[in-house]
Amino acid sequence: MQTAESVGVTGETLLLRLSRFGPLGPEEREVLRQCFGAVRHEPPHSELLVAGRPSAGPTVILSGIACRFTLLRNGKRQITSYLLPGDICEFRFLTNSIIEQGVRSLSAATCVTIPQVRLTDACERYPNLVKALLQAAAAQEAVTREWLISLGQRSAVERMAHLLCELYCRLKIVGLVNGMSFHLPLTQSELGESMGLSTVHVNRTLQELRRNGLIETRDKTVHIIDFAALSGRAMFDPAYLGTHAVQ
Amino acid sequence: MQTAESVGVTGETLLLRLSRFGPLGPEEREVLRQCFGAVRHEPPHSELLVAGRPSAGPTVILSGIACRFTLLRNGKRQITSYLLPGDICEFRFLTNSIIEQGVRSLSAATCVTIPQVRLTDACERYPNLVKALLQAAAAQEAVTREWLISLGQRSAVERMAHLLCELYCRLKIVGLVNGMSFHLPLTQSELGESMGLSTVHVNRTLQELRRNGLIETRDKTVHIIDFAALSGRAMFDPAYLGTHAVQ
DNA sequence: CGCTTACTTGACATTCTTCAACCGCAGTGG
DNA sequence: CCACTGCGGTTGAAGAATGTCAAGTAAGCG
Repeated sequence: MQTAESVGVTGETLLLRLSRFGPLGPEEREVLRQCFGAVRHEPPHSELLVAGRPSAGPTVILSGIACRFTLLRNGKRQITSYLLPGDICEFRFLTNSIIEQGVRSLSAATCVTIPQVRLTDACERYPNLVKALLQAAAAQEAVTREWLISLGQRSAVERMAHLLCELYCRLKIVGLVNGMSFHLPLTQSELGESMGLSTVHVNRTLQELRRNGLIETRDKTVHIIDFAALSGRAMFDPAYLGTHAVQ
Repeated sequence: MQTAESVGVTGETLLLRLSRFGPLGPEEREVLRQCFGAVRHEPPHSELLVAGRPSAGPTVILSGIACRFTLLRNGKRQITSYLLPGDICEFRFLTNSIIEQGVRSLSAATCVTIPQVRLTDACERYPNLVKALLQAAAAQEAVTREWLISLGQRSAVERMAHLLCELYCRLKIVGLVNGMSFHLPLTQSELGESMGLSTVHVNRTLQELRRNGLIETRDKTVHIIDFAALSGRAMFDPAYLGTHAVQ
């Protein structure tokens, strides 16, 4: 266990994210920082949040990738969102509640829980904080909604292209892209569980994107060769990510 | 234009819904009622909310069915949720915002907009109101998430069965079922746009459900013959609808 | 009556899944 | 150091699920 302080730079990611959604003054930023609980370092594939348990408060991903998911009776799993650094796992901070969906790390990850009481206290004193949090929640909802649209209307290739565009943009916001490349420690099977495709088909879909000169993949790193073409193929419009949400 | 009063019973639907999510005293109920703006009566297929415009405040469906949807560049439309009486179209009431998705009536419908300022005022004085509204928003989110799961993991038959179970349960909550039957003024094409299926396949899917003795349909009325079998087929678990959310 | 819209049907094409096998690589234990 | 193992990725072949096209029917409506 470490304190939030010892995490250094990574702890800033949440603030970076939230600042996009409203003017957080230095005071509010400091207050939020004070709310942080103990930082957890988790290996890949560990349960960060268990569905059905009471929520201890919002949990923020500081590094690594996690996913929110639901298990079906037939054993299938649907990943309903990827949680990147700066993303918040559970948003229900104004009302006590049960965790509705499990969250698991997909890579090694660090996260920090913000104890409910501390946050609600802070929110009472700093209304801007509530606003920023609600906006952040809305942004995550928009991503989920776009997945729904992908699953409903886009073909496998379009879906995969869209997902890659989304991840590129989201990672870029938190400074985790390197030119047109980003590290994506997911298996093809996990990609399939999120996009409603079989592993085999994910494989062939990625091959097609490569064959068309849109992307390259190597060592879990995705390189987007032609973003314009990729986003065109995906009918990707970054507006929903709220990149311009800064007012 | 009519006042909320003249709508009579229907205006209660929202209160009925919200009361499930927390103890709303008579005072809070009255306050909320006071917030209602003018009631609009809309014919089928009219735009209730236009994407891209600034939101005037939460809009509540009082009668009829509407849908939230997104148009893709290729002309396809994905319906992302059905809005039933008591449902709230736009939830962004604490922060000014742009409407992200259009909302159209699918049948004749009445709705009422709650002007933003009035509501935020009321919320400041009655924190329980905020809680109830946030819980209602969470409930709607849960439905959307379940659609994502359907589109990702369920077959056409399972999806359709799941949707029918969902609609039955949601309509039951607001008292709009008649035994095991409910009125569902949607076309098969609209059903397809929500479940990511072609119209033709929706037709065949419904036929299969009928052939298996799970449902009957007649005059836009769905009769569920064997709910247990239907929900089994759909892997439907009503828990996500928050039927037990009353604390 | 003629039009339009929704529903239905059949034949066929496409997309995606399933099954089974194989490859390469990293870790592990002898 | 090497065989063994397991996981992730890749491939081919076959089949199931779903989409598309085209035509026809039925009901509602001006």
